[in-house]
Amino acid sequence: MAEKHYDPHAIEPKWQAVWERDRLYSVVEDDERPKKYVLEMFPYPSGDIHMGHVRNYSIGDVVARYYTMRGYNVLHPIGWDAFGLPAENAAIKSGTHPAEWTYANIDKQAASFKRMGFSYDWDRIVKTCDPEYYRWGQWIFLKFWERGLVERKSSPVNWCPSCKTVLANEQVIGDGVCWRCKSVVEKRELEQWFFKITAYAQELLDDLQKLPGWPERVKTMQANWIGRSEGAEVDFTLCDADGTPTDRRITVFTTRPDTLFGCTFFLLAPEHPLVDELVAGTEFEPAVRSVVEAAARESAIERQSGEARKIGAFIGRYVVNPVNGEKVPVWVANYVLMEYGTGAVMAVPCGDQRDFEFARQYGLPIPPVVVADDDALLDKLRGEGGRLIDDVPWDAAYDGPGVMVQSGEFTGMRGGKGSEGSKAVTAWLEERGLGRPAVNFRLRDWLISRQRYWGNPIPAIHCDRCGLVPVPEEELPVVLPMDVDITKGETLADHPEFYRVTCPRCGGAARRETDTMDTFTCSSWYYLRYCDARNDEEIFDKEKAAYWMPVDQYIGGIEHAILHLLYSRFFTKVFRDMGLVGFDEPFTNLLTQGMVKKDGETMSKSKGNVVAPEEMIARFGADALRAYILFMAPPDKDLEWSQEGLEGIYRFLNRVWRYVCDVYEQPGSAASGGSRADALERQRHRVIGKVTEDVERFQFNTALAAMMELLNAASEYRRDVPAEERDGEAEKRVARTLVLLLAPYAPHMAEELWHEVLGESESVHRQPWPEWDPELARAREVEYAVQVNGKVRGRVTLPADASAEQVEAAARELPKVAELLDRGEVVKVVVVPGKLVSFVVRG
RNA sequence: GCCCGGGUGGCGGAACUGGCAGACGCGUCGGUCUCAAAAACCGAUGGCCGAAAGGUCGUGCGGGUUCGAUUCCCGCCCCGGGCACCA
Repeated sequence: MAEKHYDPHAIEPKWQAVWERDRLYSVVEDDERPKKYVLEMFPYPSGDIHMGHVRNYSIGDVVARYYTMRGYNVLHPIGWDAFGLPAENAAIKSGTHPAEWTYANIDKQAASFKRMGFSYDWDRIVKTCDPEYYRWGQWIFLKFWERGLVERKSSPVNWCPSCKTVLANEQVIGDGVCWRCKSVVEKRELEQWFFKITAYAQELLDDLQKLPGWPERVKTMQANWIGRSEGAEVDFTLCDADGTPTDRRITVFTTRPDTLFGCTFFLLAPEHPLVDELVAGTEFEPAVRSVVEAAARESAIERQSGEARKIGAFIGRYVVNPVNGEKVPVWVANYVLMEYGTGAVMAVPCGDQRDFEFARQYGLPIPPVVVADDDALLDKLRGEGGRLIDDVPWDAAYDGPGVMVQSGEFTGMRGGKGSEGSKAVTAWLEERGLGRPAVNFRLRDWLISRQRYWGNPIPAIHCDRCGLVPVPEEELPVVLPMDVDITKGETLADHPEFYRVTCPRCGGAARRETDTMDTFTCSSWYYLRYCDARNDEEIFDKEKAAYWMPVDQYIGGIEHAILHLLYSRFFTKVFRDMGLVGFDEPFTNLLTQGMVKKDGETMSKSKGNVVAPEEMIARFGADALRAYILFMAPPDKDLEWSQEGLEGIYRFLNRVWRYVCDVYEQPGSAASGGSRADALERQRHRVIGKVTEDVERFQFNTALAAMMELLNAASEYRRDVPAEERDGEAEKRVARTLVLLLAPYAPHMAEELWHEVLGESESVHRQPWPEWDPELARAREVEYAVQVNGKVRGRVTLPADASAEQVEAAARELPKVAELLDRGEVVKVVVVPGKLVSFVVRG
């Protein structure tokens, strides 16, 4: 018989050892049972675990344990996203090698996860810094290369001066700062490696519709990030210095071809190569130069703040507007982005706020071409195809739908985004070879090279004769050398033993690529590796992946709404096209958990408000900590840490413990227990139903509340009814139910009670989920609220199957109600079955 | 500026599909036990008026629909997040 006293510090290590010895959570493919793949985003081995980890992995653990009890074959793996900059920073600070620091932290975190009692299949562990793992990342790189998805190109890239490396666009967040260190990033023109994620832009957007199990807000963020725009490309003819049209064309992208007649100037980005070419040696050069230089000096913040002053200069050339043959001046302007579209823009000041401001600033004409239906200008311009008016009495551009005016043969048509007029103008241009329908995306290619040491080496070789040469597949992995002294600021580029190679193609002297891959490449496919983690023949066995994938439930932080989740979707689609997997999307359902806060702020060392999970385990045990973090709030909301709340849950676990022990030591003795025992049994069924429903919609807080209610009711029954009148079997059913329902939340305590008090021999975590009968759960009697003119004036208790007439009659008999009804005329009676009666009285 | 979330007691949070607002927990107050304290147990606990019965107000603010609104509609305010010169 168990100790009467609940002692988490004795039972938790005991069961952790048993589970590990029995490999309780190790799984293999099994066609007899339906599978569930429950996955939490794997951690970065930063050191001690924090409350965010506790929350993330507790949620996943409850889900995994629940589905196991429901009879599913559940895959629930863990691993470490182990490459990355903090290891290098730690190395510089303390002199330990990044590898040493990383592996020590992994061991530390793994020990903490075991102390938390998480049900991981430890046989499938993955560490991305192991050559056995990263070699497949290199293999992926080669396969992407074969498929034309790898590109090395020069472009303006984001440079983090603090991390001393380039960053992908997704990794520049907020006001132009680095996602990791929050430093302001700089723009640099560099030659870098890219993955061509834009080749999948349309599909990444379309397939969001295949994800009903994802939060709307994540899908919206991704859709905005991809940023699809529909419109047209329009070719403008460049004139020579004398104003004579040449045969050179400059193409622009526009979403508003219907406004082409309102184009009164033409803009080039400061970085546009034509600027230099066209202006060199002319009288316009000094003014243009100063604009270009001013633009280059603008920081990311200034440029993105929207308040940056618009500046520009005429470059002395003209282009011909294809739709009306008009010559319009070409300007350089700082608000035109080289990275979007073609780096050239047709300016329509009446319809675009930026162009409007620019025109006003430099005194350029603003002829209206699309006017709102209620605009006074319409009276004057309706049906006017020519240019009657050259300015507008507006103080802002109008970009809404309206009537086309001063637009030649298109005058009178509906204008606006995607309008009839837009389509007509595009068709007209296409017939004459001057334009065509086009789609543009905001999404850019994924810059994957990093100028850092602690990462996966890019398997490529630079040969003076052969150019860029992939490392042959059979030479993988390109092993990251361990003898790089990071404390001296060394990288692979300082390591001749690493980069001096012979070219695999011509055998001549060549130089190995010394950049490493973005760590997000490591985390874009780890969920597939879990399906077959120990395979050293191939990336994973297709059959095994086909069995487990896709991930049925993915759980992680909202901060990856774009980054990791977009990259993983991209990898999955490429893998599908390679024939490795047979599905489009890796994560069927996604749960984004909220942050754990203290005093309204995120916990951080610098704020000194960190609550260490290990300390809480030491005081109250892992079970209490797990249950508490789930009880505090629904998982997707931020939660506020409070020590007192944890003590409350600890008390609850103690009460469960005592109740179960008491019931099994001294059960009631009556053969059948009468109405109170019936009511208790009814509640037991109801609570099982409630807890089941709540786990499935991730309302762990209300599931625990329901268990508390059951315990409260059972305790009152025990307190109020003497032993000889109590139904001992009913009490034992409640105790057993509580143990089973609590097993996913407090796995150690449940296991201890299951074995030592209930006397069972098989693990509680292998038991079927308790069954319930909705029929038995239904109440026999219902209390009706009786309202008169919307206010509750009395209550009646009636059998659950009472008819509306019976309910109304009973309500009318209440003295207070009768009195109120007598005061006037009853004009309406509403009976809501099982809930209330409402009388409407006039008079 | 645009797009998403969210505003409910002293606190964390409940409330199915429009049906008794505040489940459950914390805290607080009172009590039992104790020489005392802790623990445990019992009871009270949205505001205001009232000795009580009861009344009345109350889910960010202002309107509306309805017998009935935390829930639906319109207009605002505040907080959090995302995007932001994307043509």
